[in-house]
Amino acid sequence: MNGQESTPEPQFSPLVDDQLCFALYAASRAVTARYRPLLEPLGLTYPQYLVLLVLWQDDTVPIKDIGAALQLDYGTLTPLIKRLESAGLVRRERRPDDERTVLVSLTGQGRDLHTRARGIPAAMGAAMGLTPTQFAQARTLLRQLTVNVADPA
Amino acid sequence: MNGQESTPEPQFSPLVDDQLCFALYAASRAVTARYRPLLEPLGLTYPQYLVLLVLWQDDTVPIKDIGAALQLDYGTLTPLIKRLESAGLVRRERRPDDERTVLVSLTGQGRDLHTRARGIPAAMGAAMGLTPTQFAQARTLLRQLTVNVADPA
DNA sequence: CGCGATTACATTGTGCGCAAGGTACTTGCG
DNA sequence: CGCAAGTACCTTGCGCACAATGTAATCGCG
Repeated sequence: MNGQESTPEPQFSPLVDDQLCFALYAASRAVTARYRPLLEPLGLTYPQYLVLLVLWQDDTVPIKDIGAALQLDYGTLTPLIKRLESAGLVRRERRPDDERTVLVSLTGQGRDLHTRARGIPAAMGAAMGLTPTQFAQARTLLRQLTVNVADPA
Repeated sequence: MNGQESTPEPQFSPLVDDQLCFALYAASRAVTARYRPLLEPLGLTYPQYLVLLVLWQDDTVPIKDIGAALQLDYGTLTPLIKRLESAGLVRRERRPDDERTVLVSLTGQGRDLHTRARGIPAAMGAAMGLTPTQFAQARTLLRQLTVNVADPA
């Protein structure tokens, strides 16, 4: 059915599922809120920061690939990346050999921002205050959950 | 410092923190997306469903308390609840003995919707496909994370 | 080569989510 | 009682998310 044993027993307690979903929803917003004061001095939102994380690893990436990496569609990315462009952090140019594709690449200013953002992961890690074990558990569970929930079956 | 041992070792591997944050962000959107086809027949969004979950437990609740339960502010709740009102699911009325407070209460139609929504938690539970143990682990970790991250310290 | 299908992206519209600022009502203190 | 402080809510503005629709470029098949 999905990627684990054999579906134990569908004996769901009344609101537990909703409780987990809400905990997830609340945690996600709380984490984004914690990023905000860290990103605000850089003039970034969290989704913008995610796009830059992709570019800091690769420098030039088609929008399509950014969308695949972050699981975001063009309706979200197109205006977001245009804002990064107006901020002078990225360039947008059509790929010469395929004019459908828009390549996003870092400007010098965009690369410089990487330095100013270096402390952020550690700051967030500290703020989350989980043990390494809890850290790994959480990541594994969330990925499993994402995969299962995305399952079209 | 925060609610556990004594902060083990702040030795953070480079991008692990970002990886967990992104996993959380992605999982939250994936779960909301999974709710969508279940809620769409009821004419609800996920945040609207959350507000109704509160009202299905209590029937008449001030906006302030809804905000406290869901950790959402008036800027989000005021228009959301007005949409629920236009949909005929709730009533809004000022409390007679304190005209500052707006009491939100279910209409008959809003109560009826509870019946039509009964299957949703189980459907989501199945879709998430976690074992009861994983379920409990995830909920605990997410709550701990939310508390830690919200910590103003 | 011609043309329908596909691909990559853009646009529009709706509904959050949250900061910032405003209003009406109530409380409490001198 | 009068009025400053506080409370509960509303409004505005911006930036996501995402569905739906549109468009230009490319591909593929006969």
